Parts: sequence; C-alpha cells; structure tokens
Amino acid sequence: MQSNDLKDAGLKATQPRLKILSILEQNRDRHMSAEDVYRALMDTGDDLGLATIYRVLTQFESAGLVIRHHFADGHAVFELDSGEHHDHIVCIDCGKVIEFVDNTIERRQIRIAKEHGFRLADHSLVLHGRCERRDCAHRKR
Amino acid sequence: MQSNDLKDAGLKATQPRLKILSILEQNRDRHMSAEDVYRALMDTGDDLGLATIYRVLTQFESAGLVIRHHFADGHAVFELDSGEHHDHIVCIDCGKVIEFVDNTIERRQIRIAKEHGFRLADHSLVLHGRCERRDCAHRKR
DNA sequence: GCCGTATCGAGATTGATTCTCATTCCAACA
DNA sequence: TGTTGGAATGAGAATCAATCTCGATACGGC
Repeated sequence: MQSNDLKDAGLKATQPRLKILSILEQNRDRHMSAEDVYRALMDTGDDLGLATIYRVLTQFESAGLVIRHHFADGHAVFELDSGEHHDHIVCIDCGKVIEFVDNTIERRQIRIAKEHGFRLADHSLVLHGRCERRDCAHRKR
Repeated sequence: MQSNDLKDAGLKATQPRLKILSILEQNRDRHMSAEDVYRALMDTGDDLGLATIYRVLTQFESAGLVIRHHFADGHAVFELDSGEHHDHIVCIDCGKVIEFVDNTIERRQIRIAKEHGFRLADHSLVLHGRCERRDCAHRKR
C-alpha cells in the first residue's frame, strides 16, 4: 500500500496525495505537468483543485519522491524519483520518455568541467528525437 | 556595421533592433533574459519598451540570429547564434557561461538514441557547477 | 467517536510573456 | 529632399503558469 510511501516521506496519507501518487505511478513512462495530472484526475472523476496539485507536487519534490524537470518549452514536468541518477530521451511527437545512464558521458562531463575550471554540481542532458512508433518515426515534420 | 546583419536576416535596421543586437554582442559571455536586456538598455539611457524586447528577441530567434534556452529555472535566456552547435557550462553562482563541444559525447548520444529506437533530432546538455572565481569556487552553498 | 492541526479548494495574486492598437519610423519613390 | 504606405514601436491590457490566502474540511492520535 502506497500510503506508507507518503508516511515514510513525512507526509500525511490524504486522499488527494494518494490519488496524485497513483496517477504518477500509472504514467511512469512519461513526465507529467501539473496540468496533465489535473486532467488525468478529472478523467477518472476525481475532482481536485489545481492549486492542490501544484502544492502536492512541490511537497513530493521536497520529500524526494519526485523530480522536477524543465524540458525544452520551459514548463515544469514531474517524474517519480527512481533514486538513481539518469538522463532522458524524449519523443518530440508522442512525449514518451526513456531513461538512460551512460558512464562514458558521465565521465567526460566531469573532465570537461574540470578543464574549464568548474567544479561540477549537476547536469541535465535531454535527447530529443522520434521513437519507433509508426506515427512518430515516419512523421515528416 | 551590424545593420547588415539585420538586413541579411530580412529585418529592417531599426534603432531598437540595433540597440538590442549591440547589447547581446557586448555580453557574449553570458546569456541574457529579456529583462536583463531591458535593464542593460535602461542603464545606457536607451528606453525601449519591454514588449519590444520580447518581440525583437523572438524575431531574432526566427531569423536565426539568436538561440533561446531554458535553463534550470524555466525562464528564457538568449545568446547570439555563433552558427556552430555547442553545449554549455553555467556557473550556478555568477551566471557565467562557457560553450564547449565534445565529440565523444556527441557520438555517444547518437548511439544511445539509436539503441533505444530513436532518431535523434536535437539535444540539450547543460553542466551546472561553480567557476574558478574566488566568490564562486569557495562558496559554501 | 472527538479534537487539534495539517490539508484542501476556490478564487485572488503574481510574474513572465504576449497581444492590441493607436502612434511613429523607415525606405522607396516622386 | 518631401511624401507616403506599410512595417515597427510603446503603453497598457490580456494571458498563462504557478503561487498565495484563508475559510472549510479531513486525518490520525487519543
């Protein structure tokens, strides 16, 4: 039962929080904006306030349950935190997200930062492309 | 004379556009938000409307003169387009930006995309760290 | 089951960005 | 070099994502 995830994170297991967590778990293969979560909940008949979604997602972020990203358009999207660092490939047509880690790239990043006199604190690498789905792979644009 | 840069890009060489271009050229070592450009112009006594800055920066982007980025906080910043692809290292304290290209990383990205069935269209890699300036390098946090 | 406190929801608010439209400027031409 | 039409500008209104406020409500320890 996931209410323990919330308690472990120091958050009361309220209905809104459980529902939001559940939506995120059902959509592990994509990153959702607050608006996306809101609509997904509407669709299942759960009518939460948008302010609550924003607030809860921010709480989840502080508690280490989710990670907030800003992809190309500058808007915030969220994913459940798997606990391991990873980078992303995002399909520019369907929004599908794949996570990966590449040690060669990780090592080069550290070296490059050092060469330029920087102490590396963090990085963000996002590949944008089209996935193998027929609709995406063959799209012209 | 830079008014030719504008004409080549298909834009009339107006005063506001020339001034904005000039500010960007004087700040090649950092990325500026619309607000930053606005303030820089105020400081030199050039009083352009903020709406004009936003509009002109967007025109410059369409014309290929500048590139728009969304760094960690999700807000838009702009840099003059040097014409060559590159990635960035950003100092999280002073905002200094360094550009770099690493062929090993470039190649691995293509390979990784392919391994996951993606055709790569673009990517964004931003390293965040502290530069060697005394104020930045030694900052606790 | 009851109570104190944390949480929620609705609507107001903020901050960044874009839009509207009357006024002004540019560049081609007389 | 003055005229003119269409493009560009500026001020303020409008929009959009995100946050804040505050009265109403639900959680969980007793």
